[in-house]
Amino acid sequence: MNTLSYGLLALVSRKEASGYDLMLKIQPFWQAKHSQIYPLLGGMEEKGLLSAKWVQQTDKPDKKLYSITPEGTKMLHEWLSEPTSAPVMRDEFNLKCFCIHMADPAEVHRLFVERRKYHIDRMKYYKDIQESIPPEHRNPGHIAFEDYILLQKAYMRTKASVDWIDWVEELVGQWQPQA
Amino acid sequence: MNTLSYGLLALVSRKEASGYDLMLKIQPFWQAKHSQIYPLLGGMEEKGLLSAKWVQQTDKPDKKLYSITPEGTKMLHEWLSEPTSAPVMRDEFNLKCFCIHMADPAEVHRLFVERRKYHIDRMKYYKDIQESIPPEHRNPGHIAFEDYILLQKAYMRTKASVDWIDWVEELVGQWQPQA
DNA sequence: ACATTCATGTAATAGGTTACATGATTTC
DNA sequence: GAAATCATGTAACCTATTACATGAATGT
Repeated sequence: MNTLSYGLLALVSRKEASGYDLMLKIQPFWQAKHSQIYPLLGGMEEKGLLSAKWVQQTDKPDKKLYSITPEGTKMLHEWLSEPTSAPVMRDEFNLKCFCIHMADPAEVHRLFVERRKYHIDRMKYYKDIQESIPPEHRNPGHIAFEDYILLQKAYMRTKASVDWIDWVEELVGQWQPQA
Repeated sequence: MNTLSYGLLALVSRKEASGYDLMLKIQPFWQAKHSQIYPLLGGMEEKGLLSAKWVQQTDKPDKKLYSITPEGTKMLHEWLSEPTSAPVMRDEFNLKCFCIHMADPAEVHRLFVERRKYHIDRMKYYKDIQESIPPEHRNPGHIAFEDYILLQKAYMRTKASVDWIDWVEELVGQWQPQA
């Protein structure tokens, strides 16, 4: 059982869902392709952590709905009490920053402007999903509270990246007149 | 050539370094083990992007120092002009948050307190490295400026995580008396 | 007509971690 | 005497991405 499997199990524990549902739902918090998710769900079904049933749909293709089993719930509780791995962050932009000294200042500026726009777009993406949660569900005790606070975290961390870019551009702006 | 290879090439372009040096230097920005770094450096040497020489040391084991070649520098410039991949963030803590509804409140609180401490420690780690950079090198034009601003970014994003935890704990605190 | 969304799966490849392997020097 | 740091490398395994494969319905 890897970390992503536990994440999927946790999502199913909140509400029965298809692999496709889960793929979309987990995106903002863990980027995984369907080709990784489907086999993991199949494995958890085999292990008896999930049970599945096919649901026929008229307007859309049929789907396989997963539900958590008592054994699955037990696994989730065990996972929660185990030590939590350190977060992993991999950003090509950061590595490109190691080249500022050798790059054309205009290209560096383009890089920062481009990344700033990316972050601003992400902030809107997070806020839009967050605002779709009814205010009465934004309280501890509701399952939607989990989504509400996680989207807030993604928003706040992304905003920190924008604030950092503005801080860098200000530093560079203050310095250039002296050059 | 993958992203990590370019990051290593960028670091070598600033100053000749050993695999071990690079492993330590890149840690705060890209978590990679020595077992991944050594083969990548060997591959870039074969491709003629890096040149290497063995340096004998009396007090420590001998080391292999890498320098960038003109072809390596050319590759770096090409990389900078190519589109930058979106950052990837994977945090088990976020997935555990999907279980708040089913977990013991005391355990959830422990999870948050533990993670808060982790972030506070990381903030100190980033600040300590950043403060080791002489103030006169913290300006655009110096190579150390790149480290200075990247450490600031890591610090600001980590601080955002702490602020978020405090925001959540406040939300939960306001709600509990009504329960 | 063409792109997107919904829906599921497998195969091949690339990226990353853990374990294996060695060995000197320094610090507690 | 034990642990940590410095230093390099390979092998096995796990994780993740890209490509292959199919097909209906909806929107432009």
